[in-house]
Amino acid sequence: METGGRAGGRVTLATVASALGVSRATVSNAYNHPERLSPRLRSRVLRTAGELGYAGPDPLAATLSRGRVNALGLVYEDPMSFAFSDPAAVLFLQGVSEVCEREDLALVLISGGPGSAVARVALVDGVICYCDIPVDGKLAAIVERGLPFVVVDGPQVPGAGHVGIEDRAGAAAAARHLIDLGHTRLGVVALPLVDDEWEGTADLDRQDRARYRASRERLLGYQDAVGAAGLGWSAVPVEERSPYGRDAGRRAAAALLARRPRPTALLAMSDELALGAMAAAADAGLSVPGDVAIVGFDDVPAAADAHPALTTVRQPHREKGRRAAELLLRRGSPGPAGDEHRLPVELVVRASTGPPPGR
Amino acid sequence: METGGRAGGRVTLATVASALGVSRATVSNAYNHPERLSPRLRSRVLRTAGELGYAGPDPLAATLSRGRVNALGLVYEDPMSFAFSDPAAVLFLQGVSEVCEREDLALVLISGGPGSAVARVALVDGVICYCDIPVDGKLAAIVERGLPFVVVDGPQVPGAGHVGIEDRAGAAAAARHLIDLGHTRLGVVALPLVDDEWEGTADLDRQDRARYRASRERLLGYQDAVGAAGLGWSAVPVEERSPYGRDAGRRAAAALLARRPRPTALLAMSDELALGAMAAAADAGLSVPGDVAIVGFDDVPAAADAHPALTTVRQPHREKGRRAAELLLRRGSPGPAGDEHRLPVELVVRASTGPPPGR
DNA sequence: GGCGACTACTAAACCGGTTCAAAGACGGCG
DNA sequence: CGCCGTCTTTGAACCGGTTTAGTAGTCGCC
Repeated sequence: METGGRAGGRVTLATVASALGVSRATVSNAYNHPERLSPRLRSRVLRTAGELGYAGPDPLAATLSRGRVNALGLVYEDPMSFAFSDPAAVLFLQGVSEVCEREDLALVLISGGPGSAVARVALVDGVICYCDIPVDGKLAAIVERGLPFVVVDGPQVPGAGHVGIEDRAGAAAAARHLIDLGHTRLGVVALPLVDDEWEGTADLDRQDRARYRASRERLLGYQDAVGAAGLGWSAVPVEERSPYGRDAGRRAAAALLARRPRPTALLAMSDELALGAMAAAADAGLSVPGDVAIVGFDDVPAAADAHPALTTVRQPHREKGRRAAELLLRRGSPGPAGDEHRLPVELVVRASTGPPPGR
Repeated sequence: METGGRAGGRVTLATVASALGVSRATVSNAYNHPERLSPRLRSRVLRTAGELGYAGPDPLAATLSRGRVNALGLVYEDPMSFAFSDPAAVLFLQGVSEVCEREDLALVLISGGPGSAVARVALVDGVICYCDIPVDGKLAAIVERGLPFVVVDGPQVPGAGHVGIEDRAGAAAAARHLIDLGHTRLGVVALPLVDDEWEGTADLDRQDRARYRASRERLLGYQDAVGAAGLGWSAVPVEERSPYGRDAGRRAAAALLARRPRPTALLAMSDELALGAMAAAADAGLSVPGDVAIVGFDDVPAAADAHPALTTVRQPHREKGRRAAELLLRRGSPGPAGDEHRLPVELVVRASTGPPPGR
């Protein structure tokens, strides 16, 4: 299908140049450096180009010489449609896109993780990995390509920028809050610890093998608080479901709430999981926080709108997105200083937590 | 900052070739056409490449020769962060991204509309315009570039694909539903009609100038039903607020509900607007549907979760996204057949509508 | 009238690959 | 032994521009 070209081959800069009897450099200049051209010739060039149906320098070819694509990649591990249904990811995307707009950059969404076929060939100046990078084993395509990149929430990778939050401290604050309220029987609604789609109660061994950095750190945070309170960590059930959405939280919480003695408080590793847990409590005819207290992690908008409003650990999702994008843009300039950002979190106490029943 | 290159210039295919004393074609073949090479030489090439720190053919250069970028652009008119907070847009994005993943394509988000600087240079094989294209006046950069493109919900553009829904029929069904229930005093909570950020009651003249195709069609649909019922359209106030989010709905509805006599039913052009209108009703101490009936448009997930659940016009957002992407991929093959898709809508009656008070 | 400074434009190298026709090596076959 | 087909590998053109060094031509000035 004809998309602008002429029958006898495509109209290129050279076509225009020879039609006018000028050099290609001149035509190029007419578009990119008007001041290097007499106004008269420039307008002749532009007019002829118009008549020939020349749409201006091909951005791809221009990019090849200039070396800059003006696009920023965002790598996600799961299908992108998951990202769009995860409110935390959406907030993060908003932060990234704000910077892209300000800098006139396109935002290239790359799914399938840093080793995918798309990641191998995507035309970008740099990449934000909104996922874990497998530090062990085979390197990711992104790394191999030598593209500047920033890892968000994942592990620190040599040579890459990093943006994260105080996962461990935040999780500890959440657990401490429950413990301070008097809870002693806790349960954890966990994000996936390993990318094997496994479901069940994660024992200490599996907890130890946790691959996802955020999951691991939050688990450690809970553990810190439980340990500090003199409660035994091994008595705290950690329920893992896959994938990481609201339904997973519902199912994990259902399992926890079916235990006897029943936990009086649930620590959810994300708000989506927590909201699922609230649904599970309702399913079981339990009141929140009367029968069971629930605390989330993220503070997405839905947390404040929930009934009861969700106690959670607030993290600055949009800011994380902005920082990641800005960090990536600064890459290329010297000085590894400021290549790591660890953003603070804050416990937000709302209505979903209270003292345990009978206290 | 060094990102993979050597001090003495970047490592290219030519570097590897001369290091081995073979031609560049051979090195290229080692990556792209292994079968054209003796296994022995191929492994030599790959090994040397590894030693030299060559990351494989540069995708950008490869693209230039091959002519295909393997990326699909999505143009949005407002800031992308708006798109991410619009549930309908998010569903649409999910549909598009599903196809991208299946086809191993990157999804390039382009904000600022089809004439923006980013649209002018974005490296994509084709573009989906999730926004109106200004058919009059200056052509969009996308059109000028001769890229294949598909317009969604917008006007039909010669040479472009098109995906839309039965806006007019859907809107008419919504209005008819209210009229059948006995409502005679209606009000419209409108999406922006013109891109001038104007706010107020849109008179017939402004309604006539409505630039956004979906807004215009829905307005016509309402008008169809009102006219068919023998009610006067000019008596129906159309409140316009900007931008198009929940807060706009709340403010527009507040203005409508402050009128005397008060409308007994509100037609909202989107679910977000309708949800805002429900908030406005609550603000005014009115019950829904007891004092005022509300019907939306879109059927986003939040519509079913609302209290009361929202009566609305369902449209297949994800399917629209999938269709748009697939249509774009098919472009380039002959036959304009099937270049236009108009998807059906369906009135979904829930709890937010009922008979007018005192009837 | 000669010198230097500008201005306007061009030639050629370069960006980093892909591709295709053709050349060379090699083995099989009559 | 000579001819031919097959398998490897290569040279050169090509993708569509950008850029830098340099060349005419013009002007001002002493």
